[in-house]
Amino acid sequence: MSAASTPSRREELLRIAAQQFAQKGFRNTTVRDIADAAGILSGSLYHHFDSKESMVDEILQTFQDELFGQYDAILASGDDARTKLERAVRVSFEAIDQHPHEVAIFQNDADHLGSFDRFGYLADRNAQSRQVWVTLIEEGIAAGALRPDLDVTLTYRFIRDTVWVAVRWYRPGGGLGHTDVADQYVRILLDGISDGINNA
Amino acid sequence: MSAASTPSRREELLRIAAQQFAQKGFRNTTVRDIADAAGILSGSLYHHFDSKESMVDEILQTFQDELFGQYDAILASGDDARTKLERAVRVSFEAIDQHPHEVAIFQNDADHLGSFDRFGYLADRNAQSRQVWVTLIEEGIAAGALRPDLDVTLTYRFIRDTVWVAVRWYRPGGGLGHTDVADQYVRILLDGISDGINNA
DNA sequence: GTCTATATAGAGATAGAC
DNA sequence: GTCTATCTCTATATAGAC
Repeated sequence: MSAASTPSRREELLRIAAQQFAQKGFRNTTVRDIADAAGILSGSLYHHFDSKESMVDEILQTFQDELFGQYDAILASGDDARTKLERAVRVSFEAIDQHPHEVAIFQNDADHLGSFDRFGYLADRNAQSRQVWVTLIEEGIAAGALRPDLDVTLTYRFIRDTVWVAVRWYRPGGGLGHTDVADQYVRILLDGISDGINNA
Repeated sequence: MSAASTPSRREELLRIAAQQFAQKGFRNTTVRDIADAAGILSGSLYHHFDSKESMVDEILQTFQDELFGQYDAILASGDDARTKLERAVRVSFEAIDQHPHEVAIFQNDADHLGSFDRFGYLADRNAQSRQVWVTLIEEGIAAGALRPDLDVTLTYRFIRDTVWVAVRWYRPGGGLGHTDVADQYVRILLDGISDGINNA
């Protein structure tokens, strides 16, 4: 949105497109689907955007700029290692809550879109995300907050996947808030589901 | 395969189709893609199958019959609750190792395919899967093996998602075997990544 | 079992009127 | 800013020859 004011027609159309892309996938969403949902005809969309690709491009870039700004702030903060990791998990669940369509598009279509030159930045963001999590995990181990025997790469994948895949079932405004889900996920991630002490 | 013997032409074509579907998604895979990969022309595929849908249908049903047979065997076993849960996780990683294409298709296309009458069994299998995991978790809590304060539904989603989403990065025959991945995932799932005792 | 040829439908995108 | 009309390409699927 243009700084929290009334959304422009362009922003409104992007919002509608994002919903369609998230629901049916990028390739599986037709320009006519988007136009129908917006109450106009398909040709009219081309007054606002060059192509279907331009729409998803703008959707993803806007979202990722915001998300990675938050990760950077966490990395740059003076919090202890465990707090940083928790904050990163919480920020991610908040993103799922506030931008579920964008997260879903990234989860479902990034691989496919990434094969085009225009979307080369998706691979960059992917590498950047890996760097963020790996840094947090390594800081955690160094600080004695995380188990020293952890396989860092595997743990990174575990965290990344468990967090983002929640977009498949989490529904904003449902019974469970994103902070509740984050609480429980952080607890399982850090302490496990086992009862008693099993950290041999 | 027809019992472990030489695969028939039909089975060979299904294998090729599964790979294409897994790589590009069902809708995004053309019958020409499949025919090209098989070294024949698109029209020739229709000698073996009615439609693209019939291909994915046969792929998914064959896979799920096998997988759920294994879950049923675990549920019916006399193992203790924790062992059953571990076995279910391990069987799932083994499925990712041995049938990565089938798992990927189910992960990526089940939602979309499930909206057609013909694929109504996908929703049934989904409900059955939920039943398997929820049963194992509840048995684990009742037996004192799992924390009594767990949110069963959330824990079910957590386990289901973390296990199956690994199909996105796990590569059979790579450096890490499926049993290694399962070992580490079971450890994180049960005991967490935190160092020391935090099970307050 | 595969190929040639083609019917039919749906997709993204464009030009110009309103 | 939207509509009318349409171009072009690509997709699934079919019929009949080899």
